[in-house]
Amino acid sequence: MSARTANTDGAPWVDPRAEPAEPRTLASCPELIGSPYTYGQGEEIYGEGEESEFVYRVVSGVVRTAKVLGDGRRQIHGFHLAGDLFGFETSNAHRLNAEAVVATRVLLFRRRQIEAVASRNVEASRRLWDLAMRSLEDAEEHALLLGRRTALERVAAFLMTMEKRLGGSGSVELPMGRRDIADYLGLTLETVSRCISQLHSDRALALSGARRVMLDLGRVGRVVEE
Amino acid sequence: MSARTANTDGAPWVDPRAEPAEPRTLASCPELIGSPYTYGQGEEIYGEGEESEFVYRVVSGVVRTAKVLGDGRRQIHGFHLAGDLFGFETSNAHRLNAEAVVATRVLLFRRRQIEAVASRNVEASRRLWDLAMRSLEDAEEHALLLGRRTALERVAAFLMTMEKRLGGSGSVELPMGRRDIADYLGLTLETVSRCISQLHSDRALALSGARRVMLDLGRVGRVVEE
DNA sequence: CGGGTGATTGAGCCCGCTCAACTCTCGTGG
DNA sequence: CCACGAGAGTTGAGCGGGCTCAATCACCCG
Repeated sequence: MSARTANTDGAPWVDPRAEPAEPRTLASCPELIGSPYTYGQGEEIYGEGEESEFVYRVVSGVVRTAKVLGDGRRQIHGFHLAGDLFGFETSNAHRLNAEAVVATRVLLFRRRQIEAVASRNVEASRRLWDLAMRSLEDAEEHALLLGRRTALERVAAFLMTMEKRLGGSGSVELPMGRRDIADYLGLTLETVSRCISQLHSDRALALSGARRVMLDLGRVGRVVEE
Repeated sequence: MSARTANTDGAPWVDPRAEPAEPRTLASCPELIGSPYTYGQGEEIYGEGEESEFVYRVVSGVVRTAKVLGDGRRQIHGFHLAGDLFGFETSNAHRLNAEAVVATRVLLFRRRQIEAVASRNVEASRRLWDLAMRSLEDAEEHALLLGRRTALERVAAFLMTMEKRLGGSGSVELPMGRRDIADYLGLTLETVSRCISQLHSDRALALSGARRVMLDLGRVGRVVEE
């Protein structure tokens, strides 16, 4: 997962703890103006292998980035929320695909423009490095989860993370379905559902509908432990 | 895993396809001179949580970077071979530990020096970004493997990668033991052993000793497929 | 109300884990 | 030169966590 910067407006799935950023510019780089664009729920933003022309910032909504194998197995690498940037590449092609989890507004920045700025401006260049390193940290944490955690731990860790990014005081409205959660956690959707049910019957969380989750942070946290 | 640059000398585990780099300097940055240091087999280079003072380049040998959970479960994130850089952090503390898999010679570069160069030199800064992005790509590939691949596919993919990085014409001498392979692949060492045995009886590879592996690249590749 | 999608729950199976025995290699010393 | 032991690797038997397949349930929108 990757989330750190944030931008706010009235739309759903906006991080409530976000500080308002100046609209349409990238980070604090006034010479970079993004073009607004909107994707519908489930719509593809770019596909694996496609030419990488833009970098995106989420204004509102949620985007998932993923890889899929020939036989359909899918691994979601991250969910990008309001304020998050995604779509960076070193090569000319996207190595992941990106799709809108819900209706999502983004800003598009031309990749070449960003590169031009970075090749003149050390400050901007430094910020790009920081961004890549954060994503790397997230990816390593994700690998630990996928390689060495049980199903229950994965689900608990996921809920804790989403609560931190989207929720407040233990309550979250999950923007994505069980299938997406499963593909992020390296599980099946049935297993995700069972784990949530188990946390429920252990009184570690309460549900209203399938999406709205109220966590007992202490108990759920104790499942993850370390 | 992360490997891209390389340096050569007579020691074991040196990538045979490496082009010679000027000794003691980082990448092509003549103002950065590294201090040579040697670690014995199994020796810790730095621990998780320790202050991050240096960045390292492997001259010869192999280093593993890993995270371990409270109960001892360990996830290895990468093996660093001759020429590879490791030890970069954004914060002041290491988020992983690093240990020498075999006796390993490294060059140490002061982190603050690198940061100083990067804050003056856009070129160097750009190279740091590239490096981080490569690591990110590796980490994402790793996550796909951990989340969505079977044991046999993981082992096959691992052997293919190691052959590419260390071997030639299908033959590799694995520098790490089964336990390290298992902790990299999110498996147990018994499962790794069984998968290698299976590939052996499927005539996809030949062994001489446990470490020297001769791959039938076509057959092993067919196991990974995509 | 009925249809459709997404979530939950159940039953049974299988892949990979656990525990344990055995083998192989290699270094060391009698 | 062989005996021995230690560490690493292999193999076997049995278990169990998570998967598969399938039925049921909940919740929207008509």
